[in-house]
Amino acid sequence: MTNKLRITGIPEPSLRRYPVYHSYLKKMEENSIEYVSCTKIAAELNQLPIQIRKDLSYTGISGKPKIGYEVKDLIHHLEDCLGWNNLTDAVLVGAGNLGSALLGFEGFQQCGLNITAAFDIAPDKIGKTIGQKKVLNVSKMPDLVKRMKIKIGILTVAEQVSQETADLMVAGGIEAIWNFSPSKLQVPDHVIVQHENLAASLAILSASLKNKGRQQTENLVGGNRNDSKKI
Amino acid sequence: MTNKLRITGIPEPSLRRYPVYHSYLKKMEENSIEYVSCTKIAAELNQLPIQIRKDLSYTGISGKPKIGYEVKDLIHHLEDCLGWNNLTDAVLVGAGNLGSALLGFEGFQQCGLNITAAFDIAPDKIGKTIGQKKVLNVSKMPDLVKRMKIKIGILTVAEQVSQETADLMVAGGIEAIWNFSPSKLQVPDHVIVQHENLAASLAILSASLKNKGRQQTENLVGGNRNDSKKI
DNA sequence: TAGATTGTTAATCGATTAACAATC
DNA sequence: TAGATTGTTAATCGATTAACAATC
Repeated sequence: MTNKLRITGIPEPSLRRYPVYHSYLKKMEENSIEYVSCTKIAAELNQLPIQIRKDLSYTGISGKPKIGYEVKDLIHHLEDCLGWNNLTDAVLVGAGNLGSALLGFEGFQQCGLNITAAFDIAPDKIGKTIGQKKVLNVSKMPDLVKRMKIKIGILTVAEQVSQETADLMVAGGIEAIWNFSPSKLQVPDHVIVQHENLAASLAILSASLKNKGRQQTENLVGGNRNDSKKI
Repeated sequence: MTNKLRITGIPEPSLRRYPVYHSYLKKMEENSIEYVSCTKIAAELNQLPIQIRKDLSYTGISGKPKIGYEVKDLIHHLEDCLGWNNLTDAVLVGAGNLGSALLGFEGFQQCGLNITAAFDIAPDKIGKTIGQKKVLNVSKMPDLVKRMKIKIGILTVAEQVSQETADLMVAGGIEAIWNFSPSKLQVPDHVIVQHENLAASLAILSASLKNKGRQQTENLVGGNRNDSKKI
């Protein structure tokens, strides 16, 4: 088994495709399918087999010529690379509409993410239960984070308070912030920020619409190289 | 003025960065700043000047050596490429938490997007007003879309009904669907689908956290080439 | 065995970055 | 004028795709 690439790191574009493979393989697993080939996956997801094979090779998996990969094994390898093999606890701050949507989204379980608690500052939200999670006063967040050694913070507060909320998260020892606010955050170097950027997505959509013609844009999967990315 | 690149198309990575430039320039405009150089923008956004210059060159803008670009002119050129210079009408289907969050988000105005109406199937939502938009019965959507020649549909329904909702949109003549549901949509070739993929984002976050070390991941801006993209 | 598929090395392609002349 | 900045062409880098030997 070659896992030299596990050491050097996996290209970001490949990593972004992993969840699609993962969800497809999970469905196969449910249907008790034991083996799958790159050819099969590629046909199903409208990709080139070689890209699937390359992507999967980064996980260090080894398959059987003529047969393919063991579905369970492949899932395990993908989850290993993604850090999805164990549930990681997270907190969410900002129980507004967006926060509530995320709290209610059950798909996160599949992605190894477990939102343990939600926080807000508004008295009318504190005490409520959203998506089976209690909403607590945000003032209790840093302490709880510290006590439970929670590493991931999901930021769904209003733009005006996003920086101070991030500061609170950092104070509690949060190591990675999933930022759904439109603002750029200032955080120490050791804190990872993943910025969810709707405007960038909309840019692609509206530019494509304006130059309507050729292809269907697709963030992730879908789109061979032939579907040019120039818009 | 060279606009050969306006014809051939703009690379997707550049387009994704345009909204960040746009919002920064809008702030400058508010502060009555007339000119700006790539050096200045780069310093502010933590990018390389050459990348800014390259990106901006695709818009066909022409600047003045030693002075830079006229802010208003640059905004106009960016908006032109993005199709943000006029408000484009859109409808939103699915007035749940996520839909409500989007209905309430005022930033879309800056991005040339005007959500004219929202739709849902739940009786308790129909008739409500969310973010100053009336929620109507989804059965009225195709007709309204057709009558108002609306091109953009925002899909925020539950996974189970995403395909049928997309079908309704297509039936009404929608040309581009911004898909916030987790499912891949089957649509005719002439319909653009922009799939918002949270799992892909989470993949980067969790993989980075797992291999914690070097860099701060950032979807868009932030991150010179030196901050390796391998995770 | 024949043939499909893996695994790996090489070729291609496009985005990023560098270099530098032109310009005000 | 001197120097900062644009505009453009070239170099680099990394992801995607192709080619092909190994294998079951």
